[in-house]
Amino acid sequence: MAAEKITSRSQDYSQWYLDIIHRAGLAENSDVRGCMVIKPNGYAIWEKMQRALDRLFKDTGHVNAYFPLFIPKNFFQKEEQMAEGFAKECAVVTHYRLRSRQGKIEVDPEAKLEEELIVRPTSETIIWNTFKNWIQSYRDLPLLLNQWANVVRWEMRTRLFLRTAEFLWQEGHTAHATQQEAEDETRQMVEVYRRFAEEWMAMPVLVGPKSEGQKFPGAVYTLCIEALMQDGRALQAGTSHFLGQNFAKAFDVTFQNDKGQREFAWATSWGVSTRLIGGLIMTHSDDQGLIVPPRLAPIHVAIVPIGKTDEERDQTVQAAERLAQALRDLPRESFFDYEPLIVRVDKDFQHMPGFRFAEWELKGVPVRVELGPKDLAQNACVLARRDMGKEGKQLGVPLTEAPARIVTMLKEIQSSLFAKARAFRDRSIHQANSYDEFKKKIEDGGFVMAHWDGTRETEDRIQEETKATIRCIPFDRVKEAGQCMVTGRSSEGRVAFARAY
RNA sequence: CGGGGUGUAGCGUAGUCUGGCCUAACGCGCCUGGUUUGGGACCAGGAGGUCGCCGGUUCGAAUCCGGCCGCCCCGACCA
Repeated sequence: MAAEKITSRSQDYSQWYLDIIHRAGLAENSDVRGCMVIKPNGYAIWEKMQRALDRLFKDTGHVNAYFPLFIPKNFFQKEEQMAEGFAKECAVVTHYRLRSRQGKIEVDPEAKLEEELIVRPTSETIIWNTFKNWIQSYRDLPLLLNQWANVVRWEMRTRLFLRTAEFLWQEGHTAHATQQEAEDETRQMVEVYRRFAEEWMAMPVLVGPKSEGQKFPGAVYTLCIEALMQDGRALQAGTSHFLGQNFAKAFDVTFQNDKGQREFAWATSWGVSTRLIGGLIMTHSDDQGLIVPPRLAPIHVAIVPIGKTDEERDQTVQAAERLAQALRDLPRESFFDYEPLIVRVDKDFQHMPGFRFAEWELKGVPVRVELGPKDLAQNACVLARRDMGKEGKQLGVPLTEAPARIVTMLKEIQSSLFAKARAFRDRSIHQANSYDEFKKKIEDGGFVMAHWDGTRETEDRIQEETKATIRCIPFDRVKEAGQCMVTGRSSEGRVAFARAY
């Protein structure tokens, strides 16, 4: 059978991306324009991400809450930058009832809302409107909240996971008594995102502020983690905003300090979304299918028993079940978020072994165990690493040693995926010392570090002429005096440009 | 919303220009039976379609004409 092949990355990267999502059963486009259905295999990855992030949030003192999906229109008018920033992509609810006319359902014109409701594109307004009632004293601060939610941004063009009209995310919203504390929080949370990206997703990121032109509407400044995909395009993977007192002033959120004076509260917000799944795919996967780093893998190990006869099958299945149980019974450790290893025994004997191997590779399961009569005869099995080809198979691994070997292997895969992605990212960072050189290098993809005069005008011009944007002004950049590649004006260091998703 | 394309079985397509052996074909997938099984097996049989929708032309429409709708790509916008 000629199995449906995945388009190779070199042939058509964007088709490859869609093929992976389809064949690994992660998501599909729904009949609702711009909205995706996240299928079980995709949602399982999101659940793993949620669990890990939620722990990191709780460990830094945050608690979860939930705010309404709908936001009264007038809330948006209170914070100008935000209203302007999101105006063009809001879904608006205008009526609250349908009626049936000659067998056809229509919106009941009698049921028009007095004030339209906006489906949240982000929740700063509704949350700060609520904070007004929660904050009176400096003793009420800080308020460290997070919510897991869906939001809607009416995008014109969508791509599965990377940009959909509705997406799932978490949004942290905090209120503080001092500017310093809020800025520390902003910085702390971008660091949490960096850790998650690098230690769980095995996805290296640049960390630092966005330029004025790229910051969040309503923010004083925006910190971000910025990743690089295999095709050389950048992906904004998470943002943490210092909102100053903008929202406190818009919603009149004040408190009395310990000297009895009234002050406006200081705000932050920060979020990551299901877009991370797109980033995960485009960081690690190959032409054979999805590759998921072990710490986020919904299934860690797939065991494939092999046999021709019923007797052989019975025996290899039994051995597979025993190994699966041994793996599940291993002591839980922090590396796997104190959860048991998830192991599947593949009893699909309808298909040939090669087909079954390929299917597990397609789904990105990090470790596959092959267990046939020949292995069983010597009480052994074969271990295969998803991130390595057929050459990486380990033959004749004694069944008694297998669980320990597999745990070691999972840890190796995690660090090896990160090392590989970081090596790729590092060799994709180039420098440009003139605008001409920049234009050439930006064509090749990757980050191009260049001097920029710090103005919005120059940034806009570069974007217009090259489609590249400033992705990040990395915290760890070298301070060096230079001249803007476009205007020749002075610059205190290079910033990271790239074409982005 | 501008420019370009496209709509035929669950998916991917052929057929449309030049109307008629199209009573709609092919591949994948699906169902049944059998042979297979250490890197994507094979054989046989079978199920599945208002050819996007509405109207028109014609003896006859997937095919021609008109209108509508959906989707895709390119642009403006973007976690």
